[in-house]
Amino acid sequence: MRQGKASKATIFDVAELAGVSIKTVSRVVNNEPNVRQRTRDKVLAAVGRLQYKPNAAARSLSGRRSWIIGLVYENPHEFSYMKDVLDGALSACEEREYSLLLRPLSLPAPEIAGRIERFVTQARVEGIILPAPMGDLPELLRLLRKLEIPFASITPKTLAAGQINILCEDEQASFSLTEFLIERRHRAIGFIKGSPGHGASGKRLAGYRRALKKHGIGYQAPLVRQGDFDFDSGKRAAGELLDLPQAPTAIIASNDDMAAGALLEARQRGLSIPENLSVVGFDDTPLASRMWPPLTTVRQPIREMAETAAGLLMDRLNGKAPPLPEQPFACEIVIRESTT
Amino acid sequence: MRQGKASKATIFDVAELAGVSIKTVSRVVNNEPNVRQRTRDKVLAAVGRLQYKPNAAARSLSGRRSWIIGLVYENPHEFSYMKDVLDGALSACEEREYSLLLRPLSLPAPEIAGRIERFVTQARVEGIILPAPMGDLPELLRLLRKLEIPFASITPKTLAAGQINILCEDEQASFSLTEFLIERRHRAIGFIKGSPGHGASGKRLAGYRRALKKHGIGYQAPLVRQGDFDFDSGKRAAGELLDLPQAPTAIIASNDDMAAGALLEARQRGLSIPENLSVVGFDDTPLASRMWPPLTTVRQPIREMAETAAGLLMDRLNGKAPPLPEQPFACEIVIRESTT
DNA sequence: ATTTTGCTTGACAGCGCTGTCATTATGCGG
DNA sequence: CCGCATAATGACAGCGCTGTCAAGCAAAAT
Repeated sequence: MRQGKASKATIFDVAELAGVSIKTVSRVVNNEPNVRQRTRDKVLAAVGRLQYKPNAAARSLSGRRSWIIGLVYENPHEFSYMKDVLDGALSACEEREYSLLLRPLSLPAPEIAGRIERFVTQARVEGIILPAPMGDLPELLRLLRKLEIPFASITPKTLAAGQINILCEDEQASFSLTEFLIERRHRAIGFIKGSPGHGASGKRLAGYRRALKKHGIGYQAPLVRQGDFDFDSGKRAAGELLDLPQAPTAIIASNDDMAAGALLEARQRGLSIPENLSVVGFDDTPLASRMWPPLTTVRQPIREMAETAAGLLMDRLNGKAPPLPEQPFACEIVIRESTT
Repeated sequence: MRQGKASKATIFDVAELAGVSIKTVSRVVNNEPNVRQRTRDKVLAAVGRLQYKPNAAARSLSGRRSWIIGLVYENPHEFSYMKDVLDGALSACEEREYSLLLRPLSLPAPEIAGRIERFVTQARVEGIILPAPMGDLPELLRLLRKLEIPFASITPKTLAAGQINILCEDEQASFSLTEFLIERRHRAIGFIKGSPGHGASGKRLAGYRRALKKHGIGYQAPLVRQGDFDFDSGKRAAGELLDLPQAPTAIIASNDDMAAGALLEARQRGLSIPENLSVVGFDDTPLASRMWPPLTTVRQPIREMAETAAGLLMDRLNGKAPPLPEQPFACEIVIRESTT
């Protein structure tokens, strides 16, 4: 079955109508320099009249460019982080007339190299966006370098020079959040870590430790538990924390989903929030504002970060050598009712 | 900047190595008939040795096929429904080696026709998936028919014959859910409707009414309130319901997000759930299992539905005249703790 | 007036693949 | 063993665009 009847006009039709060569039409359509304004206008008029749309396949084939970038992500249960990434990337692509192809993965992905190689070569993807935690998979990075596919990482743990890395003030935000709790007279503050492979995990823990230190509160290992960014892991970790002889009066979960788990666990033990226990999260997902009590959390400008990452990547693909960032993106503490 | 060095082999290289013509290679790669097994093996061996991957652009240009389908969706705040749609569509595409292009929209979208036309013609999209409520925008459907772009709708309100429509037992599920509440001795049951434009809204209301009728409970208009599938609208509607002289003892919200809103409103009035008020939702989003109390809700196999929709669409594009569905997909009531 | 320079424009050859059609094997019945 | 139907293969012309390079042309320089 053929494509619809949309847009049958080719570059030849436009050239003929405008009375120029196809190459000139090509120049105008691609905004190349060295075309006289009058000529440009004529061509544009013809383009408009014929509703001409360049054929993407022909353009790719001839120009050896696909105008496609890929988004490789871990497919999470709670998708709100990825929704923001998606929105940002899509918006950057739209602006630059690129297409975005998605490639979800479930970690650990055994055949990751093969799958991504197939993805990249099949579609002739020009560059790739790597939201956390994809930017920290050595195997993946090695492959992309081998294939000479440029990529942009969002909040990776390890930064290699010359690469596009988009960061945010994770450590600082965690520091402030912890300090916020300390100011509310909490002294025993539990902390639920995120997945080890994830860039944010380490930074959030570091901010917590720095705040404790600044306020002369000793770091106690038992108050720090491992989670994996998942609801269930948050619930379990909170259980461990609340089982402690001297249980914490506040819990910092490294994301909202785990905070929700912690909340549930606390509630099942008859604790009321925030009277008996304060709980905070990270990310300000829709969940945070919809649960009870609404969650104090940290909002990151994920959408903007993704948009920037995608934009820089495409600029680089177009030889624009964009000024590499600069300042990390700022986060914002959102105070709600899960904290005293 | 050029693409990476991935896959430089062309069909000519394969043909030469295998000692056949490029056309034969093409036949093998595309699984066409009339190739002797021995020849096929030779070619396949060459393909493997050279790591040959057909160039998608060349294939599209020559074959006048793009192997791309589009997913046009309303970009919601709460993305879990769309995540399932996305997962399903992506999986169907992967299986058939199609690419999926996304086109989020914010309704009401004034220039919808123009935007979609650009989307379709630019990328030469062959077909489109229309998750609710996109399948009920007359302007959109008209455009797609004009452009002769086949499409598949997921739970549209209006079904035109010969089209691909994927449905689920919405009405029946709502009926059962209502009946479930009635069996628990609820008699005054509030209902929060979804957006009028959305196919599920009407069906869910209809199931509610049918259950009331079956059990001899009179329908009371004031117990039915308008919402728009959003948290805030659910909260507001619940407020109206609870203000009623004879307030309901149970509330059915047409989705989980509104149910969460209703829960919050009830809680702010000092009601405890489920003792004073039972609340149920639809969709079984992650939110439902993460809030407190966990929400009784209805699970739809959205992922499977989307996968089926995409699969049927691609089959049709390939002239396979798929057997049009048949049975609507079954839903399942998930009983949790928000109901007595 | 002539040359130089740089801006405009066009001719043309592919990009890598599939569709069409011609040509060459192969198998089968008589 | 021949003739014919049918299967298997190949030659070749595009698909619609961009890259390259040469040609045309106007303004600036001599």
